[in-house]
Amino acid sequence: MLDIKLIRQEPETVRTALRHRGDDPGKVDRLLEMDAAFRNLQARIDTLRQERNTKSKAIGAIRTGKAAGDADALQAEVRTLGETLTSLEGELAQNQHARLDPAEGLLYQIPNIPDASVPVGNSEDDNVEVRRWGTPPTFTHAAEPHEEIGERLGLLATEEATRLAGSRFVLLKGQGARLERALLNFMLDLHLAHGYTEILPPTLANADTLTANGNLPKFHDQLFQVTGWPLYLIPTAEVPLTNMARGQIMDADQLPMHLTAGTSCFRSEAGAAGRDTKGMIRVHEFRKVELVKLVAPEEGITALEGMVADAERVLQTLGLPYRVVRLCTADLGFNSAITYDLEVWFPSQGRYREISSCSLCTDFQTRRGQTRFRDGETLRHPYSLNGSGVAVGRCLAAILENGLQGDGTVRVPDALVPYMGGLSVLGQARAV
RNA sequence: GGAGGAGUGGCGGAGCGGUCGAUCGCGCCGGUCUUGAAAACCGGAGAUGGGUAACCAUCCGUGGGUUCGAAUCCCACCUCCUCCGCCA
Repeated sequence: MLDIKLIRQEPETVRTALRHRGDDPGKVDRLLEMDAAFRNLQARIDTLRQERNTKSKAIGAIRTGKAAGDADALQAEVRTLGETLTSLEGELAQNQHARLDPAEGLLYQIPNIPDASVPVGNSEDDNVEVRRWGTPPTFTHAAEPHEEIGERLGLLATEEATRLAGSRFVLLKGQGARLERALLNFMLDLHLAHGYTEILPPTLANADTLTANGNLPKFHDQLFQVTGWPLYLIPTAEVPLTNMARGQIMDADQLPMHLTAGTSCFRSEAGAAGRDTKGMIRVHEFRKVELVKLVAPEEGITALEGMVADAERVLQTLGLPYRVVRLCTADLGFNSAITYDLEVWFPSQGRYREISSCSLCTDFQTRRGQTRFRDGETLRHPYSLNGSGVAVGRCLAAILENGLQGDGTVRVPDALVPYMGGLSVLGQARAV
């Protein structure tokens, strides 16, 4: 959430931000109107409460013989006061709900302000490519979709996955299962070397945690909920990682905090019917190595560049061609002020597909989660960042497609060979 | 699942209807002393909201209730701990 004080002081800044996102700038004015009403109401209530406190204390003094006066008369006055207060407090509660309820409050419906450096745009078509790394492979043979390679080499068993759980699930077996595990370990080890602390969090989270992260209530239909329990399967490890410091006041020397976790991620993919129905691109359960940072605000931009570089290092070390894209204002996530996407090359599709998204969320999430740190005499909200480093399933798919060789086998990237027990080729060569 | 116990400021721990935002100890910050540090002594310091400010209001796990007045009484819920049972 944004700082209400910022909205009061610079409403035009916020209106502009909403316009650039294709959102309704009128939200600002509706919120300010409610805010003015709130402050008026709060002042009246405070005055009445002060009167009640004073008189109640006077009654106490009289009853204990420390002062003289008519306690009964005062008591009657305070009782009337109390009735007025109850009614005003009801009004205040309504106002608070309208502004600050996590589900419906207007303040929670205003997204983060895009950084000045973010390109203004109307759709994802206005995203800006920043750089490319590597060259898409030129095959003398035909490119093949990863799910076909996987099935053919016995790495992937879609039919079994469907029997067990349904569509949009993946079952890896043999070398395929080992490759997934190798990738997960490889990525985590790399990020440990980058200075991150490894976390293995619960993959279920409660409603408070998901609300603090903005997944609830808005994106309720994107989540899997556990029947009979107030718990949800996490859609990303960002959820537990960013919530670890929720409600805490940290010492300045606890920053920067760099965390990484490799977990399963669960997504209902509601509304994605018909898109990426085959293979491992869009599934209900997948593994992802997540990167999260909490840093002093001054370090925000540097921390983001560093995080993008850490994610890029994964793809570079695996030799996968990719490009870095800067999201425009229209494509930016609700929490984010700046986002870089990493997109890896898929030969069978002849295009780059998202494999990582790294965002600087400024103090937008930490304010909502009341995460703070001591900076000398004052308390401040650190900046939070999150990024994938990277999505494991999509990475495995990219390795299959980019590493496909003329004989039908797949070359294992050198960096993974030690993790594969020395195996450097997946599958048996086709008879020629 | 059964039976008990407990939730108070960064931590420990008092208070159990009337200036209690809360005694005290540790830790923290400033000062005195010291070449410097430690010790000792003196002083300071919670969070949120409103207000230019003085100041005011709210917060003692959460939510209700009783009362002129609640950290203190009542109800519900949540969390943690101990013992028993079960268990990867």
